[in-house]
Amino acid sequence: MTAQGSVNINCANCQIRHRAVCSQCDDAELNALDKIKYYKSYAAGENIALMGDEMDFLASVVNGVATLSQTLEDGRTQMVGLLLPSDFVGRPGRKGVIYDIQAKTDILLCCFRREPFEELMVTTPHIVQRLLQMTLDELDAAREWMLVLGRKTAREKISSFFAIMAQRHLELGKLSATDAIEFDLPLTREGMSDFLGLTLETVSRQISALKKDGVIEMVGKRHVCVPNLQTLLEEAGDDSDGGILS
Amino acid sequence: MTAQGSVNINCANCQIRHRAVCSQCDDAELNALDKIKYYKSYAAGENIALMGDEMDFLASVVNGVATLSQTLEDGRTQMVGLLLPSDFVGRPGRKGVIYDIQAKTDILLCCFRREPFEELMVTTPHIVQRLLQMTLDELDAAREWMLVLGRKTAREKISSFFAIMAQRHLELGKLSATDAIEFDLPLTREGMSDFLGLTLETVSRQISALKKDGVIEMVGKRHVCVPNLQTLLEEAGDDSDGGILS
DNA sequence: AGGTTTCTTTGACCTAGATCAAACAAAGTG
DNA sequence: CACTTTGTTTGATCTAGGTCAAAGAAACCT
Repeated sequence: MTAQGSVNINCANCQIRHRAVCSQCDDAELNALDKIKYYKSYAAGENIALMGDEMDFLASVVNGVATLSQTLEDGRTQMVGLLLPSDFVGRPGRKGVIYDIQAKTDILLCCFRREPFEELMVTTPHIVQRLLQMTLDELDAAREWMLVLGRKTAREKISSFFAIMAQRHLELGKLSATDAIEFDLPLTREGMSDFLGLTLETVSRQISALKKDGVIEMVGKRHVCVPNLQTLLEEAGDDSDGGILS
Repeated sequence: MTAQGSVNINCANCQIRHRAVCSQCDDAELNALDKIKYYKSYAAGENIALMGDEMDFLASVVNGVATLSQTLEDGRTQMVGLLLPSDFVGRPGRKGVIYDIQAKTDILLCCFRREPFEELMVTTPHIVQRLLQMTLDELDAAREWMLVLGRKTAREKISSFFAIMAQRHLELGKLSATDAIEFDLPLTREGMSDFLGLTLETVSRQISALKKDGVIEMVGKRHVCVPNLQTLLEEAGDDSDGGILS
């Protein structure tokens, strides 16, 4: 199941070099990281770790998508994190995993052995500083998400999710904010329902409704086209002329 | 309105000395912090900062309770942070405030002037390291909260909130996990509804129901007594014999 | 190509919690 | 002390989204 054996990437031309934990590191520091790193890949659907496991590495997502989720005894589950390229996996200072971590697409991780990484954190301020920034960003994202979960309607939730995806694509590249934006959904309907605190049926119905109203277009079940981001943002309730375009 | 003028507290006998940002600092570092700090207090109900403001200090909550919240154009609001003693206020590296920060009780902040504090962060690893730990803890708490918002029933939400309050009281002291636990609610019914993504009427009804079922007892409207924490945890759905007692 | 399995859509119905409304309780004010 | 103001409780009703059910539609076998 576990794909791949011997990947190796040179930090210099790594896609996430300038966004990941290592982004503030100089050559020497990068070298130190290089000594303790290895690559590991997982197939779509595979569990990277389950709640209660001990994880002996920390990692950066190089490419692909993974999720963090929590489950209640009776099976209700809530996704609490969406890990995209450059995001950090695992918590320094705590081996025990408290979420289920699952690959949603084939995914490649740049793993750091825990012990030496935690030692580097003490001696290399650039790493801790970057990690702090990233954690603060994640905290902001989690809080945005709390607003979605606690107060938005089903339609607004779906729109918010699409808006996040669309904006992530803007950041990573090319297009200007006025172009149509296209992307593939990294999650199934059920995955989106876990993300948004809905049922998969409601997700499906709301997508149909947004499609009917021309807010989005779908090519197949996974490919989304957003003809007008502003319209989508209004549907999401965020907007009030473009606050969170960062 | 703004209460208090000249508080001064010696770090040595500060109540939050061993939990706040400064908890890992040695005497010299504490001294450096002391030079850039001042105390500021706010009355219950007063806004510490509003979304869009610039905040020229960062702070620790010394005592009292404040909240972070977000509001949609049409007035729906969601609380996204509950700031209790020792919690950190403000984001290093970003002046602009993106939440409303409001004192819910009279509150005392130990404020650090932003510029010199951010300089200290570069030169004093103990501060960044502690801040990272605290931020990671907050992120975990936010994720726990996301599960509550996304997947729990009204009764479970209220129970979860009471459980958080009860456990916070256990940590801060005295009692063993088998004793009855008593505490005052720092929030009104409306505050709790903003916290939990409910209406205040539903909050009131569920509190009445938990009272009727003997899960909690109320003295007046604000004072809660939890005769059996285990029972409460079961109502909250968390439980599965005491996972999150940290 | 036929047969699974997995994902998605749509329909019919139901319920938890929202909304609307009114009465009550406590605290502060002049 | 009557009189606001602010918070709380409880009731009656409504509805967004959940639940249950069934039929498509892809992808994956062998």
